[in-house]
Amino acid sequence: MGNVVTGGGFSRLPRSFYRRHGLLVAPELIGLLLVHETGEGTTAGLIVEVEAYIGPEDRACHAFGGKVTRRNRAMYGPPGTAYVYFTYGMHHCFNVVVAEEGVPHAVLIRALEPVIGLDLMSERRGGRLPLTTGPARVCQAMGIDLRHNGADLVEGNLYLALPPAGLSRRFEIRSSRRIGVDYAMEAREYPWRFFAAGNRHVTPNPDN
DNA sequence: TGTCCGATTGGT
DNA sequence: CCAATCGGACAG
Repeated sequence: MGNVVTGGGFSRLPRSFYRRHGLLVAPELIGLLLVHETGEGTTAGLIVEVEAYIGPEDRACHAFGGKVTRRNRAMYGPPGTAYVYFTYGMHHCFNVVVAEEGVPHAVLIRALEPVIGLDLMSERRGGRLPLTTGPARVCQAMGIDLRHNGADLVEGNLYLALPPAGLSRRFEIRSSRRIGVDYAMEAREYPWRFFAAGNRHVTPNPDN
């Protein structure tokens, strides 16, 4: 996996980890720690559910057809940056941009197992449950919004890290069709959702 | 500028 | 099952 940069509290993943095909990176995100250090405090959770969105050929991907718009521009940025978008007039979704710069692969973070800063997460969620199941809930609990669009995960306050020994666990990884992309014709069948089998924070789904 | 719609969520 | 709620995408 290459060198891991230390600093901050956790072992941050290096850019080389992200500079690979999205379908290779996506399942490897399961079990890693998503960390956000802010003035309000630090929140972190183990990633337990993701979806890969793979470039111009993927009809469910915002970069389908190779189009570049103001919303999706960050998808074409360097590996190890954030693609955050606003949807349904009220929700944010957070993706990790991967692959070579200019190649729009992104991995949507759909669910976390919260491990640090649960009180802060709950406060940000207005006390509602579930806390971190679903991409918009992850963003709300972690304090992620449009200001993080394009943010560098290798340098900034928002990053992915190897979980420290006490939090590290082994997950059985399964895959299924992606959620919410029924409009995407043939792409709706692609098994590009990856999740930790049996984990209670994963989105309940018939394919589980 | 006008219209349509969403990689969702929460309440009925 | 459906309303919320509005920026983005695209046609004109």
